[in-house]
Amino acid sequence: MSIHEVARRAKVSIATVSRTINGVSTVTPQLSRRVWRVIEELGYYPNTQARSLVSGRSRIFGLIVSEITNPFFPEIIQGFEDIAVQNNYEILTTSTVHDPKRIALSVRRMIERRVEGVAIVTFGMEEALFDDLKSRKIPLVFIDVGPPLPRISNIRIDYQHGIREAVQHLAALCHERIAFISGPLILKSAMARQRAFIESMEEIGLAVDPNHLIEGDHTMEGGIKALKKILNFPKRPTAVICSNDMTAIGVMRQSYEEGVHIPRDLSLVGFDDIRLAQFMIPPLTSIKMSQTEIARMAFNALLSEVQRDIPSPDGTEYVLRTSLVLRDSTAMAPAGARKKVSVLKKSAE
Amino acid sequence: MSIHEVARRAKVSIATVSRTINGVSTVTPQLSRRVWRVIEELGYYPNTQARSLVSGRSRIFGLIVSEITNPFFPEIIQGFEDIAVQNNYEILTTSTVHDPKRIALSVRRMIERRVEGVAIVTFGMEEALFDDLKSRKIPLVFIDVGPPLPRISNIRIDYQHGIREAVQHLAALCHERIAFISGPLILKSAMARQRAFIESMEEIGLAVDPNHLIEGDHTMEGGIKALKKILNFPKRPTAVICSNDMTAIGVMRQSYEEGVHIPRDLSLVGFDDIRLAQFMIPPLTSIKMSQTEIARMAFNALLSEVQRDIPSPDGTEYVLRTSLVLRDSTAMAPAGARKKVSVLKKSAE
DNA sequence: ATGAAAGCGCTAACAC
DNA sequence: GTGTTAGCGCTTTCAT
Repeated sequence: MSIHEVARRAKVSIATVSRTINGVSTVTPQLSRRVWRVIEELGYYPNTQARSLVSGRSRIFGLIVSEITNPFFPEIIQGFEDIAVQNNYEILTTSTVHDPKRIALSVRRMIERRVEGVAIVTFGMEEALFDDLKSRKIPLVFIDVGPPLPRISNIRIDYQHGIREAVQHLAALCHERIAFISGPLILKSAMARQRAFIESMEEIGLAVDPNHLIEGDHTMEGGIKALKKILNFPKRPTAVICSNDMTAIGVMRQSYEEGVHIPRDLSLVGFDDIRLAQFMIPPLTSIKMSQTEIARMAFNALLSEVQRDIPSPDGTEYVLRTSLVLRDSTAMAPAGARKKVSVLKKSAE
Repeated sequence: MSIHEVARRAKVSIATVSRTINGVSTVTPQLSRRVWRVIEELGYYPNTQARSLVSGRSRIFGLIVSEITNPFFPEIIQGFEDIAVQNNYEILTTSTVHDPKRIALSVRRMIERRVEGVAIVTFGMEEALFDDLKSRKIPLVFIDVGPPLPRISNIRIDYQHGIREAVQHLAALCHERIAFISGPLILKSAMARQRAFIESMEEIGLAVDPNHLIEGDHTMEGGIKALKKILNFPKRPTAVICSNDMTAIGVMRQSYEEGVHIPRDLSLVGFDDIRLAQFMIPPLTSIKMSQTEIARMAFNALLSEVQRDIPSPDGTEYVLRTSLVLRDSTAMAPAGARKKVSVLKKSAE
């Protein structure tokens, strides 16, 4: 069943049917009604493939995420889908599972389906893999990747803000030996978070023991491994900040295993503030990076780029701020670990 | 850049280019090489829209899930994508968020994109909403929905097996008052799980207190509410089985809040065995329903239906078995709650 | 205001 | 073995 069938039954030309569907104003109300009636009767839905073939616009945006099974991403996907639906866009989601081959394949799939734009939520992985997209002048939006370029927008995350809050919060609780479990340092974003941690520590006059910078991998298993390492240090940290919540969940899990009580023996701060964080035991204090906001910004970046006739000269930069959400996984540092002069005083001098 | 451009540069007809791309054997190796070289040089990717328009095959499968933010589903989506990619299919995923309007919209989006088949992983919600798909004779695969029909496959979940194991496990630990927190009972699958629980209890000679059948909603919040109710019962259950893991996580969370220790004061069993279950505190004993298997079965059901010339007369039924995975959230019933004669003996009589 | 017809990028049937 | 050509279902001129 095609537009011809509708035209035949409504006794009009296919052009009129097309105009009716697309709300072209010139169609007589009377004809329009007749056409719509037939459309309803038939349950006719236009063929999107044909439409995009002729219009040159697919109304599809691609969405590339690193790992759909990491709870951080589904929230972004849902947010993206919600706005896409409102704007009559379809969304082609692919999960790279951190595999360069899969990324290349994703890119290929996107191009073959002629997406109008792609949101790349892999937090700085192998930017070169997206060159194919760039050279085709397809609008792109990255998270946290370099300065924006023509047709390429960037959502910059203000890690510093939330991480500084976390460090200061811990300092106020008299923690001095604070460890940081990073993500894989090949990721620009993981690097940026670690740097923000170091700067926040220095800013407040706290020493960063290089041993206390542990490279994790943003998974629960990584958190487990990292905690094992930490517990073996001669001078154990009294608090740990993780580069994402999954890592923190792993840390919690292993702490339970080892009889380390959170927050009594160890204070813990996560990053991302995924929904799950508040349901952990104890509820996890975390640095919020709104997934809904990211989705919204990414979609709008793409949409506005597509709607523009001339591409923005330098792309657009959006900024998302992070901030600490206090829950129950942090507490005063164990008495034995505190110095006479509290850190707060020191920093107030 | 189209097939014409390739043809022009390779000095052949577009038909030859098409044949080359599609591996039609008649093309001379020499010409084939020439064409491929131009394709590489140009970075040419065929336009999928045009291809499906003419071939009448979109190579897209739809995947409708209830809630992408529930960790159960991303695993299915990932599994589905993995096989889809291997088979050169694209996947159009939509999340219904339990909203009938969204379901209807999903269906419409699927039809407009001319998907070749749809996997419906909503566990028995509002089957009628998919009538539009059915009437168009689009191959469908449901989870746990009625007997299969022509072009409609069904993956039946053998809830009984896993749930019986759980009940017997608890009984062996001398639990007698076992509660069940169900999902929303409008869902066929939630109903089926509850029924399996009741049958398993009866089978073993344990009474089911109707008060101990609590209707939840498959969310963490639902688990929290349900536990509050349970703690108010005059005769508290000593064990709880949940209709899914998210509910169980809510229960754990609220138990912590109320000072109820799991498993000492309350044994807990989840359902689904999502990856997260093993990272809970304590690690959650759960009834496994393999998400990867579901994805695999669903995809293959669709694929085999599409590849068949004549539709299978009655669709196909697949069966997935569930089974208990023991971890640390269950323990012996508190001494005070046990009767003199143990249940095990009773059932052995 | 409506219809006829061209053409989007591709495949496949048909010629040669 | 290769080229020519007729559509696939639609939008959009260009006539009328």
